[in-house]
Order: sequence, then C-alpha cells, then structure tokens
Amino acid sequence: MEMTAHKEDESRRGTADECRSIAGHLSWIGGRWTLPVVVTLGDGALRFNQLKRAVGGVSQQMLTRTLKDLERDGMISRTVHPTVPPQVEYTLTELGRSLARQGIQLGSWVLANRSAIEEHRQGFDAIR
Amino acid sequence: MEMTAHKEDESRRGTADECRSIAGHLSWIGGRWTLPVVVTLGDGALRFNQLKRAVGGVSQQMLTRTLKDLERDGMISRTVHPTVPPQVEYTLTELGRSLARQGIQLGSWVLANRSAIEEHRQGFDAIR
DNA sequence: CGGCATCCTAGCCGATACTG
DNA sequence: CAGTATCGGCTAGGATGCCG
Repeated sequence: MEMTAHKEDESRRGTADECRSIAGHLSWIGGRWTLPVVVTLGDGALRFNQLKRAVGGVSQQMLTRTLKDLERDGMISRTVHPTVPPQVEYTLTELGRSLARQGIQLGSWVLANRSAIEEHRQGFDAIR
Repeated sequence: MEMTAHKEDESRRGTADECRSIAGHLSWIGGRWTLPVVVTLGDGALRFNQLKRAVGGVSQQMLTRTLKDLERDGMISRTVHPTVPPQVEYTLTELGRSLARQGIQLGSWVLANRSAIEEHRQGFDAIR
C-alpha cells in the first residue's frame, strides 16, 4: 500500500508516523475530565464527593463515567468501605500516577503559554 | 465563596488547582487532528495537500478547520505563494514547535503504555 | 453517600458539492 | 491546488430523578 509514494512526501515521515497511529488514544486523554480527575487524585486518595468538590464544575454523571473509564483502563483503583453510609475511595495505580505526571506537564505547558495563545487569538479575531 | 470549607478538602489542593483552570485548553488539544497535524508539521513546512497525505485519514474539511484554529492560536503561520496553480505553505511558529514537542512526548507515553491499557481493559471487560 | 438510568442539547466531525 | 458551503450523524457532556 502507498507504493505510489511521491518521494517528497515519503522522505519526511518520522515522529509523525508514531503519533498518527495513536490519535485514538490521544482523544481519549482529551476527554473533558480525564486529566483534571487524574491530576487531582495525584495528590492522594479521595472519596467520590470529595473528588467532585476538588475537581470543581464536574457533574456527578460525568465524574462517574470518567472514573469508570479510568478504572477500566487501569488508571485508578476503586475501594468500597462497607460502612454506613457507604464510602468509596479512589486511588491512582502506578499507571495512573505516570499519566498524572504527563497531565501535569501538559498542564504546565498550557499554563505557561496560554497568555500567548490568547494574544494571538485576539489579534487574529481583530483582523477577521 | 466556599468559606464553608471542610479542611480535609481544602488542605490538599496544589497542582490540581492549576490543572482545573486549564481544562478548556486541554480539550482543545484533544481535538481529533490538532496534535497529529502539529506533530506532522514538526518535521518541516508542508503545502495543504502534502499535509493532507502526510497526516492520513483526515478530510480536507477537517484539515482546513484544524489549520485555521491553529493559525488563530498562533501555532502555525500560513504563507500564500501567488503562483499558478496557487500554493499555500504551512509552517510551525516557535509556539507551535513547543506544542509539537509536548505532543511527541504525550505520544511516546501512550505508545509506551497502550499495551498495558489494553490489557487492563480486557481484564475489566471479562469480569463485567 | 455513591451511583445508575433517562432524556436532551451542542458541537465535533465527516462526506459531498461547489468556487477561485 | 486550496479552499468554502451545506447537510447530517454521532456522541460527549449536562440536568434530573430514582435506587441501595
């Protein structure tokens, strides 16, 4: 496949090839609450409503979904304490902690550059 | 607001606070083609259709949109060569290059961990 | 308290056709 | 070649209500 290759296109792949194939997983990370939740849990275990308050702005529905997906992917572990009232604790797994590190890094980048982005955006909108 | 604070919740913020506020920008990065395009351009300038082929699987509509957004945010610069037929070259700005580096890093992480994720996912699905 | 089920909306994203 | 315009599907995400 793709043997029709114009050399000018073919000769310049590299990192692109890798990143293209993982686009699916990337959009997963881009989920509205995935990184906020993971990073929040990076500070330590939390119960459901604690987590909800700590993240801020998330509906309980979305928090439930996000947590379930994260558990499914092995990022967090869920511990039920059979007390009254019931308590459920969420903790990051080792895999989750490594994701949290990535999230913080990405967050730092956005934080460092968002003013620049905002500027460009306004300059662009002014013209258009 | 929020002066009702239970101390157990309040005392454990840190990195979370930062990341919460940038959730919006994060979902922007999570756009289906944002990172693939940026990373692809990381290897050098490309014209529209070259870029389309290099990224692979992107419709020209989505490429146009993604490029416009990226230009708006100051990640790429657009150069029109008034030739026949017209040629338009896209290049990363300095800001864009720094984003590309982030993208590659994130991509590497996914690449390194996706097998682990897949495993957990199957184990989880088996039980449920 | 924690969490599912249901309904609903906004926007992302894609395929197609048309313009300069 | 490099777009714009239009249509429509899909689904992420939010509001609400009920259950254990």
